[in-house]
Amino acid sequence: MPRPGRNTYSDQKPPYSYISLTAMAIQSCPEKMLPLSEIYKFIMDRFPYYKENTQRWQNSLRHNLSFNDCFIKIPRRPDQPGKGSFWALHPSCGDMFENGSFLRRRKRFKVMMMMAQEHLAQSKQSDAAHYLQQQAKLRILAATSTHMPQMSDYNVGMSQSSTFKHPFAIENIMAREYKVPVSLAFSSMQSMSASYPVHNQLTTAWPHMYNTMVDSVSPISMGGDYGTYGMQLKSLCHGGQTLPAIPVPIKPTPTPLGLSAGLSSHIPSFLSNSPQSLSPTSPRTDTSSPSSPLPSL
DNA sequence: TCTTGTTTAAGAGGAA
DNA sequence: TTCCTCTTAAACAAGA
Repeated sequence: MPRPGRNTYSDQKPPYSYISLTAMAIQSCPEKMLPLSEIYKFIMDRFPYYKENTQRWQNSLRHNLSFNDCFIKIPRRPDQPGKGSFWALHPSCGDMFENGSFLRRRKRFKVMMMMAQEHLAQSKQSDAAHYLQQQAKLRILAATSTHMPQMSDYNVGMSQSSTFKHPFAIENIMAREYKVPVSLAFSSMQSMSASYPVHNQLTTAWPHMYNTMVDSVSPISMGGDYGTYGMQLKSLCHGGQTLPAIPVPIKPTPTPLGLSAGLSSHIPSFLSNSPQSLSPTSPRTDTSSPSSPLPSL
C-alpha cells in the first residue's frame, strides 16, 4: 500500500478502516471532538479517494459512529447553533488495534453494560433496584442538563490535551505504521490509552454533571483499589453513559478474579497496563501539537 | 428537503 | 469451520 502523506492516495483506498479514519479526524482537532460534517471534511481533505462515492462511505462512517462503542456522542448546547452532535473517542478505546494494522482491530470495543447487568443479576435485588434508580437519575441529569459542552469550554483547561498524543492521533497512527516496530508501537498505545484527556474535557465542560454522576455511580461497588484509577471511570461519565467501558475481548481473557467479585475487580485488571505515572494529571514532556493532522514522514 | 443518527442485514475476508 | 470484524446497503426517524 502507498505510504500516506505522499499524495499517493488519490485513487487508492487508504489502508485504514472507517474507525481509524474517524478516530484520526477526532484526534486531529484540539477539542478531541468533531461534528459529523467536520469528520467528513477531514477525511476528504486528507484522502482524495473519499472525495468520490461520498454517500457510500459516509453512510458507512455514520454506521460506524453509531454502532461502535468506541465513539461517543456529545450533544450540543441548546444555544449552540449547528446540526448534529459532536463525536469523540471513548477514553478507553486506545487499545483496539494490533499488529500495526488499522484495518482490523484486535478486539471490538464494547461498553461493559452486559457485564454490569450480569453483575447486577448476581447481586441482591435491593442493590439492583438501587442501581437502576441511580441510572434513571443519571439519564435525567444527562437529558435535562443545560450545561452541555461547548467548544469554548473545551478550550479552557485543554493545555494538557494540547500536548498529549492519543494513539489515534494521525501522526501517531501514520508514523507508527511505517516507523515504529509493532511491539513498541502497541506497548506505547497501551500506555497512552491510560491517559486520554477526555477526563479533563468533561470535568471542564460539565463540572456539575461530572461530579454528580461520579457520586451517583459510586454505589456500583467500586472497590478501594479504584481510587488509583479514578480517572478512568470519571472520564466515562458523560452523555448518559455511566458504566465503565473497556475493550472487551470477544474471547474472554482469564482474569484473576471472577465476575462475582463485582465490577471493582475488573477495573484495575483492565487498567493494569496503565502505569500511574502516565495518569492525566502527570505532566507530559511531549509538546508537539496533536492538531497537525498531516503525517510527519 | 437535507443532514444526522440508528438499526438491520448481508457478504467478504481474516484469525483461531 | 466457526467466529469475528469490516464494509456496504437500505430503511427509517428526528431535527435544522
